[in-house]
Amino acid sequence: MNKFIHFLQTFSHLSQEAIAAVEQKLNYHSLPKNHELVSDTSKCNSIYFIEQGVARQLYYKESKEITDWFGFEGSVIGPVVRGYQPKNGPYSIQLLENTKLISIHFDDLQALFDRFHEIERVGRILAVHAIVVLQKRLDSIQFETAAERYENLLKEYPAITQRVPLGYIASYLGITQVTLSRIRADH
Amino acid sequence: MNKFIHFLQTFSHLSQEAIAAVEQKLNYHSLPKNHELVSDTSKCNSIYFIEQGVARQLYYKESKEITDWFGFEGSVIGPVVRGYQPKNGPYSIQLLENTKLISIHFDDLQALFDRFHEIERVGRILAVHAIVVLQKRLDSIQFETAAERYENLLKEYPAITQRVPLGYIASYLGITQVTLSRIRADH
DNA sequence: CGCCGAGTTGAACTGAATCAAGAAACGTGG
DNA sequence: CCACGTTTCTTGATTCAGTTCAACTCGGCG
Repeated sequence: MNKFIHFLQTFSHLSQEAIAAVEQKLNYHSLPKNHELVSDTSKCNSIYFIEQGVARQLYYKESKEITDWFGFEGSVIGPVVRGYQPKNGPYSIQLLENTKLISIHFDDLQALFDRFHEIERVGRILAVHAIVVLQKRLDSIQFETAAERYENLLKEYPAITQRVPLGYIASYLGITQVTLSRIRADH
Repeated sequence: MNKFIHFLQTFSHLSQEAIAAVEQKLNYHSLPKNHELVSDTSKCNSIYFIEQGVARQLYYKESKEITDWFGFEGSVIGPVVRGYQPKNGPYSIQLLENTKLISIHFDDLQALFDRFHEIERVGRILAVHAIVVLQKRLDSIQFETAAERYENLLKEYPAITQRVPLGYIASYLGITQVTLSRIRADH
């Protein structure tokens, strides 16, 4: 069974007809470590579901690299948010391991929203989930110390340190590499 | 013309039929300054559109009051986000002026989503807009100094200092009242 | 072998919090 | 309409988490 379809179904039930329509529009990719999935906002017009591997979304702020998001297996990555904010510089999505992805083009998604009320519903519920995730991240940046944020990240993704370089994790947590290194030293 | 319906239409077109169905479910309120609109998450099951006035959403974190959001005329306020996070303590919505509101109950909204694909669509687009707003706020907390955040808030709502006490603004910006006072002193 | 990126460690600095005490504004009752 | 108490705002001194700059270590790879 297609894992992406299964992922969508966890948000709201889909009919066989809707599932078949989605499946027709999916694209499958198997790409090597360090592949640059997207190199610029203007060119990115798909969302990606990660079947296997890790991807990292990043952008540049005053010529410094900011890691915005990690995508692990079973989650979605793509310019859902920053795509709407053109003032931000170009960003990209990099693969940190050999990765299997399933993508769907925005135009196809829009057409599916038009055709199927039930798919529009999944889209709405997904957006609300994203709101909750973002709100949690906002709270964590606003109220938790750097050490607490790191602890919580480890709770959620215990293997992250084996899969993602320290500097990327630090940037995701909104701190410098140096600070994260010190946090780890105080085991 | 109902301002709330007009607000919804800015996100996606609605048929006369859908508009009529929404209008049937709206409730109108005219409430005084300092009224406690909602006093606990568990009891709040509506979203509120502000026709006139200012409302403020807040919750308690370690017995300190956190101002989460301001609702000015033309915008929506309600437990859209924190309602999904029961671990947060009770929160409430207070009116900072005499305020005219239009509310709709979650159950009614859900029923409208079921009946009208086009309303579900407005719901999805609204959720995506909320994502963009939250992402901007996250960026501002993560990268801007307290002074920059205050500057930007003033740009967006020049009259806010006349309508909202300093302490609430500070809490919304994620800083203390003391710090905001100092920022203002350095004109 | 020597270089290079990733991570660690030290010293100095800074933005904002905290604690604490005043000053100004506000509202409620006499 | 004034007097008093309470809330709101300002200002000063101190502390702290995290940044910056810089030097150094370690492992891998051409």
